[in-house]
Amino acid sequence: MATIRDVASHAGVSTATVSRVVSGRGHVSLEARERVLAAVAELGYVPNALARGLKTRRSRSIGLLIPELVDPFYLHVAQAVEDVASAAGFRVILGNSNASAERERTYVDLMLAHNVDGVVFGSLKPPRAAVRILQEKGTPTVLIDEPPLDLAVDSVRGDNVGGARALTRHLLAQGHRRIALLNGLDGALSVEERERGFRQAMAEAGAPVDETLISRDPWTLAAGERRAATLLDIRPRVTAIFTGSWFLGIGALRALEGAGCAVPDDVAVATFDDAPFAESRAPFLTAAAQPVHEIGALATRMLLDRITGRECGPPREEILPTHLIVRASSAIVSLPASRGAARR
Amino acid sequence: MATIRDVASHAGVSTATVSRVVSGRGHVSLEARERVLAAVAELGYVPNALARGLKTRRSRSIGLLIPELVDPFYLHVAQAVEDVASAAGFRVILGNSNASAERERTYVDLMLAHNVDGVVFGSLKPPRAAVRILQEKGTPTVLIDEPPLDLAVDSVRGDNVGGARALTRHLLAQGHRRIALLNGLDGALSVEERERGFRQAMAEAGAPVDETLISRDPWTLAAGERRAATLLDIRPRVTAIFTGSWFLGIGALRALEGAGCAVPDDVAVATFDDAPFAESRAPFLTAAAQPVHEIGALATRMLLDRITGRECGPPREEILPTHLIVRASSAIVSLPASRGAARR
DNA sequence: CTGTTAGCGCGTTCAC
DNA sequence: GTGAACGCGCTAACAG
Repeated sequence: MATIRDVASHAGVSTATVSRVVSGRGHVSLEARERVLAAVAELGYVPNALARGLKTRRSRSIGLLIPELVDPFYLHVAQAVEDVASAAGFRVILGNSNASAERERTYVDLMLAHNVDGVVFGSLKPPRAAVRILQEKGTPTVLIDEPPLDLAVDSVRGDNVGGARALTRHLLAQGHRRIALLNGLDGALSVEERERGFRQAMAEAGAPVDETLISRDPWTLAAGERRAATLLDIRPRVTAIFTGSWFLGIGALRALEGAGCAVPDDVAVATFDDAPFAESRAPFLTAAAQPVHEIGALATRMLLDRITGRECGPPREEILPTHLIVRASSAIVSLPASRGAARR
Repeated sequence: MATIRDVASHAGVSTATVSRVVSGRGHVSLEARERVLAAVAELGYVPNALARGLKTRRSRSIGLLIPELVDPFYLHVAQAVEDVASAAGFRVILGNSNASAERERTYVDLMLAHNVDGVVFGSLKPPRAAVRILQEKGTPTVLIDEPPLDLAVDSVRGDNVGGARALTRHLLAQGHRRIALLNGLDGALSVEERERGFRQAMAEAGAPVDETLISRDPWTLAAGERRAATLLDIRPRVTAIFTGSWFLGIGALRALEGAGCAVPDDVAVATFDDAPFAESRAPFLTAAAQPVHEIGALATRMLLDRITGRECGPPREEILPTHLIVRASSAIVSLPASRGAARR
């Protein structure tokens, strides 16, 4: 690993000159610059960002902290953050908090330890403690999907009230009056705001809100499925379900399918959030599913084993089995069979 | 930002003792340890990972370089990498290469600059140049979805040949003989292997392979849609399409829908790779779509403006409009008859 | 325009 | 068991 000193001696100049050439600050004679650049190329010199960060107290990296990467909402947020940050020459350190306040705290410490210049912070609960720490250290922070709290901090979110109202109005326009709201857990602003939008639209239409049809569950597919299943036992039965997140919506669809309810003929469904491939109305795809999680996990374990020296044999080439899942896109017959192939 | 010296003077010991306590190496008297820990807690001391990395030459962070985060395959790989790495106390630096070899190179340099201890490297083309650099620097690397190349390096991938064969056999078992293969671009091992599996299964069944039905396109939804649309003009028409990736599969479904083809009655579809919400057979979800990309991009821009000092006014609270998308889950009108019948 | 020097915050000898 | 001193690789301040 060539250092700035190697380059300097190679080019017959001082380290300061190399630094000036590499960082583009300060004036250097054309000739010296040439020699430095040649030495850089020859030695494959890459400036050590750690040392640079230690000196400049800026790391040109930002932290991205989100509750759940596979949630389509956060996935696309993450993609965009990475795009914009890398275009601006910033690295992104990824943190998946699993919606745990404790992990949020841990990650904030880790990111501070790495001297991140700022943090994009997505959370399902107002992350007061974590944000306060960031503030104390003077690290700029932008909150996603949460209000600025009592602390002064930037925030960005979608129009929850308006979106929920539009969705509810749409359902009302379809003639529905008995509408259930499957929402996320208490404490999240988005949850409150979506409920508010729902109630506003219902009130405007003079439709009664049956409080027993409003529920709060984690933003997960399983929770949506469970809740929707119990919901269907309530009489008179709902004619429409409004779900507060994409996973809840998919879960509800699954429950309806399990209960033999036609959608939208028996029960209509509408959800907050969209996913990139939600558009097709086609029956679902037969697939050869790769063990995606295992692939990532194994790769990382292998890497860590190399890093720690636990593994030092010849290179390994691991090939993991693929799993065939037959669905309606290719099999006219086997409707129930495909359900067995539940994913992890 | 408290440093090790602050803690040391606060606890009345030397920095070396603090270091020993914090890193857990070396023996320290119980009393000194207590005092140090108290000082750490009081000052909110977080060891500076940069300085530590500079000294130890290890950063406890790994790079994750993938072509496309929103691809369900890489998404789940990324999730798993983050899980495993963070459980082992390693940070993950995310890089989205957009399948560009140039960006891969850039990212490798960035990761080297950050002294990553290793790299999990997913690529759509053998990333020879980039891997060679990593090897030269002695940075452990694990390749995802590519073979070890001529360089000695670990690799992990799914069983492409076996999966493709199973998928093709399934289609053959459904009575299909005239099967198209919509595959990815040349040069990727996964593409070659999937084609090989396809050909093997066809040969075993004595089914002829029509070379005009085999195509190579980027792994994108748009490419899949375009290619499937032109494919449908070929006579005799195919009765089944095997797509090499999830996005190609969804694109094909969309083209079939556009052409008024019933799936699977007119044309069956089966794809490599699965996505987490592919399971439902229900009609698709009406949604209030948030501007996910804009949210992430705006948040990052706001953050960078704070970091660079371009913005120093009071906190901003941005709320972006939501977009209602009406689909079949709530609108009885727009269901093509052919489709509704396919469902029970 | 360029070189010398002094730390950034930490881990690590090597004395005590 | 503990502290003083050095250096990781780099940039910034100051000379020259």
